[in-house]
Amino acid sequence: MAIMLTARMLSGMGRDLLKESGLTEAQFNILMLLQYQFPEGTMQVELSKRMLVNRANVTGLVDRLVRDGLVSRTQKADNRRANNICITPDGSAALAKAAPSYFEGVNKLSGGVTEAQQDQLIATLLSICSLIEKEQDGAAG
Amino acid sequence: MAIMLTARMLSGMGRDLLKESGLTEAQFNILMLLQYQFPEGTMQVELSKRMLVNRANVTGLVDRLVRDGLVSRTQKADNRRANNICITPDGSAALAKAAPSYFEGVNKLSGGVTEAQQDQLIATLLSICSLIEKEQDGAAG
DNA sequence: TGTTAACTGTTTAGATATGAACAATAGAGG
DNA sequence: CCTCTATTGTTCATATCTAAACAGTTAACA
Repeated sequence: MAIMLTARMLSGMGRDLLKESGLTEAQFNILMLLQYQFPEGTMQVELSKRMLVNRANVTGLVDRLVRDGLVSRTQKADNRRANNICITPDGSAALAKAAPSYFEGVNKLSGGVTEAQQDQLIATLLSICSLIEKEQDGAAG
Repeated sequence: MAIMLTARMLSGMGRDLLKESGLTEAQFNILMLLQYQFPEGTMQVELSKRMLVNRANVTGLVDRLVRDGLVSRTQKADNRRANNICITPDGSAALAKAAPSYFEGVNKLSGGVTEAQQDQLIATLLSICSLIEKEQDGAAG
């Protein structure tokens, strides 16, 4: 499927664009989420839903980010099951350093595709996503 | 990026569709390549190029497929560096067993998107791929 | 209240993936 | 022939990812 191959190429490009910063794509995505969607922090399970990855995976991702000092992990007071994951100043700094070249690269792509094409692309992809969701619900029920 | 998320959803769907067969997506892709593109076998490096993955990764993928008896690995007579990877009868059988339900699921998606949308989607994705290639060449040169 | 179900995170085992370094082989040009 | 370079596959360390099983916590509800 062309979507998978394109995604793989985009992933390779993302890796290149982030190489200098020392961040991986997954780390960059988590930091972006924490910086702009959850400035007060959020649960790991929320990150896993946003990134469409397994809960177990987020444990390891956060482990490494905590090790590198880019996020903090604290137990939530109102729910002793849950952790609150919050970006640290070091994490914000790393993100600020990595983001410009990343988005510069992404914008080069946007410039090569017309607005109409982009809109059409996103619409088609969203409809594919909803079809997948329906199929999964059908298989579950 | 919507492309990445859609690819992740497609990947999850592919896993579900292949779950019963015991094959992973990467294994399925290799078997498809060997069955239909390289019935006489091919080098590992060729597989890595087709799948857009690292050479080192193919070593492990082929290791596991050989372990499971689905492909054979023999040294090529005309190039002692290279291996010839060939699908086995067991591999063909595993593929024949996995493919119908896989493509049935994929076709359900195709049915939900018009032909025109599909053509437009693929055209846009291909143009994005060529843009990525250009950017990589630019960075390299 | 007590039981059952759902939720949250972790652990384990294993597959997939990269990049760097390495050995062996092949090819090109002198 | 000899040297330099490119190719091919492997190994190592590490990151990402899943599925399954588990423990602890919370919520629902009879």
